Amino acid sequence: MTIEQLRHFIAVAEREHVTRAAQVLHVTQPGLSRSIARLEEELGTALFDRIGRVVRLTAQGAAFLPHARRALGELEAGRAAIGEADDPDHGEVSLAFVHTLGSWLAPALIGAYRTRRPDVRFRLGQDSAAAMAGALERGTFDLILTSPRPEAGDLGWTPLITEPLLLAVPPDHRLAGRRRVHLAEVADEPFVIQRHGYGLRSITDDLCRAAGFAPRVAFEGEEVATLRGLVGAGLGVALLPIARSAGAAIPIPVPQLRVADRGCSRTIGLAWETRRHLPAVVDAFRTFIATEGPALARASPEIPWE
Amino acid sequence: MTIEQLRHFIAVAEREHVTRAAQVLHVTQPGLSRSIARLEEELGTALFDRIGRVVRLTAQGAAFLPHARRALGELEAGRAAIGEADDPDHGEVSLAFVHTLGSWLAPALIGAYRTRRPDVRFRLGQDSAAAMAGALERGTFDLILTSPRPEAGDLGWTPLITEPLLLAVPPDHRLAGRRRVHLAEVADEPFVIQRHGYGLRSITDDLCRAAGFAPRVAFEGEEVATLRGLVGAGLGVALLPIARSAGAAIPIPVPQLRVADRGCSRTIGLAWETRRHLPAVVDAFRTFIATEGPALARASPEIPWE
DNA sequence: CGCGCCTGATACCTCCAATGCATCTTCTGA
DNA sequence: TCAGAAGATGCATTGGAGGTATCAGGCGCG
Repeated sequence: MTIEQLRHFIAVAEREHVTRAAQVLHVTQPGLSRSIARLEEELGTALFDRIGRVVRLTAQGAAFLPHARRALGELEAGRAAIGEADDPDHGEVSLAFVHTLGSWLAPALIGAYRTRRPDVRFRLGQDSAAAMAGALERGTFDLILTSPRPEAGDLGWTPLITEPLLLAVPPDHRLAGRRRVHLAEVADEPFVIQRHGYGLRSITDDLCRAAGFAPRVAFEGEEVATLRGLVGAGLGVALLPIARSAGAAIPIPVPQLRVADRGCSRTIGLAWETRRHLPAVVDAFRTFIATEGPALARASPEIPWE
Repeated sequence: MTIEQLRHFIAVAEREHVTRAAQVLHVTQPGLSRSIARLEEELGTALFDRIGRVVRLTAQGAAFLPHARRALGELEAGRAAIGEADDPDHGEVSLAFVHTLGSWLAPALIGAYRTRRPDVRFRLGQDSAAAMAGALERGTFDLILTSPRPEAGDLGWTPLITEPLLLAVPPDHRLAGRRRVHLAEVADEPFVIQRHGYGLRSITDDLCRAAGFAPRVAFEGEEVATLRGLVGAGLGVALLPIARSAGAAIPIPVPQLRVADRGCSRTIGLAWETRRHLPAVVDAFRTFIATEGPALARASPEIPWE
């Protein structure tokens, strides 16, 4: 497969016409026909249906087209990135974060940074904590916001904020009026919990083990807002961070109690691959987060529930 | 530039060693050296620093590397997509939606679909309504959830739900107790509103014009939750959809009043590019949304405010 | 109904550029 | 200071991409 072949394929697909595409590409029609034929042979499938004199994408061709476009787009973006490699004011920062941080921390950090360097673009991604480290390793993302600190090797780490995990209980729960609880007091209760691979899951498992029990799982979910809603609906209890929102304070009807057990908190931080050279844009953002991040994180609004 | 060159570049960058990379690639060391040199010449920059006998990425090389990886990744994904082109149970659906739908509609639709076809992957994107049509045209996304219906040509459209737009007012506002209001009653009030290019912005502008005034803008934002928070903080009034959440009902303290004016609503729908062949995965999802979507959208929980 | 044109495919040929082999140069460590 | 390791360079070879000429098939028009 050649990059030229990809260009050829895209041009023909866009026009559904070999001769006209050949004119635009400044190649001859037979050459273009051959080029397409070679690509089809390599991919092992017809990319175009030749029905009479019309040329139309097959299902396979249609499936391949967007990927071909994106591949060329990446190369174009790569060229652009080279030009901006040592300019901290332009270019793209790719930042991934765990789902729980999407609504408050990431917007707060990015928003604050944009006032300084408004031309920096961001490519964002969201996934589970387990997926984060892999994303760094594969080079899909430059930086990740995650919790707890990944154990994979050669990762740099800047802690941003340590926030308590509170025990969310249904409003009519026997403990709902309490100020502080011990985890052992809910050892027999059903838990609403994140799936394996998510940060809060491993933390919850560890804390419960330290308290002398394994949590009985009533429901496994992904989003914290969902889990909190399920607790509110009476399905069980959960260890969840304080409710926050990028916008404004919104009271929620799910009581969240302080937990007396030691270490009932999570530390959120920024991680990056130390073996990699970070482009100037990324490094400038990383430095900003390391210095200003903790203050910004603390300033993010918490949602009271009473 | 050749795809082989990209592979060569990545292999050398990963190992910081030409000879070992050459062994892995099954080419000779001189050939690989030349290949890298050609790539550097084409890109007009050194990708590696040759300090003594060690080979290390330059800032430019480091900036180019992730793009090269992603380009190859796209080609790999393209090959996979061809294999899955007529299998509705595997492959990837790329779906973008306007910010206002990220928290409830998109998760509801995807969640419902996953119970049917659990192996279908989703690539998601969020942006403004104005950016949506462009994303379809450029082929970046297969499907978009947006409102109002885009005017760009050759788009297919399935309306999913028409929801009223309510007038959000601060809790201590003179109209806060009212059941119904006319827009003209707030003609002189400051508005909190989305930026230009967002769906609610154009709808609000149009409705106010129909009511005989142009809204005085106190604040321009993006996220509806933010706007609602600002209204709650007393900065102005806003035309906003009913508060919803994927999780559970959370009462909010911002009164939202029914508006008597005709057409004070927005229709959310699914759009796609009709000129494109949609792969079987995408088409199956589209069909599902067209048939089941309206019911799922109506079932999405609304958040009461009182 | 058949002729001619439009469009894409095929045959053949040429030429360039990518790769391999042999060799040179340079840096490092003993 | 010398030997070995590692990357660069010169030269020859070859494979494949693309050009020219031509063929084949479908559709419109007389």
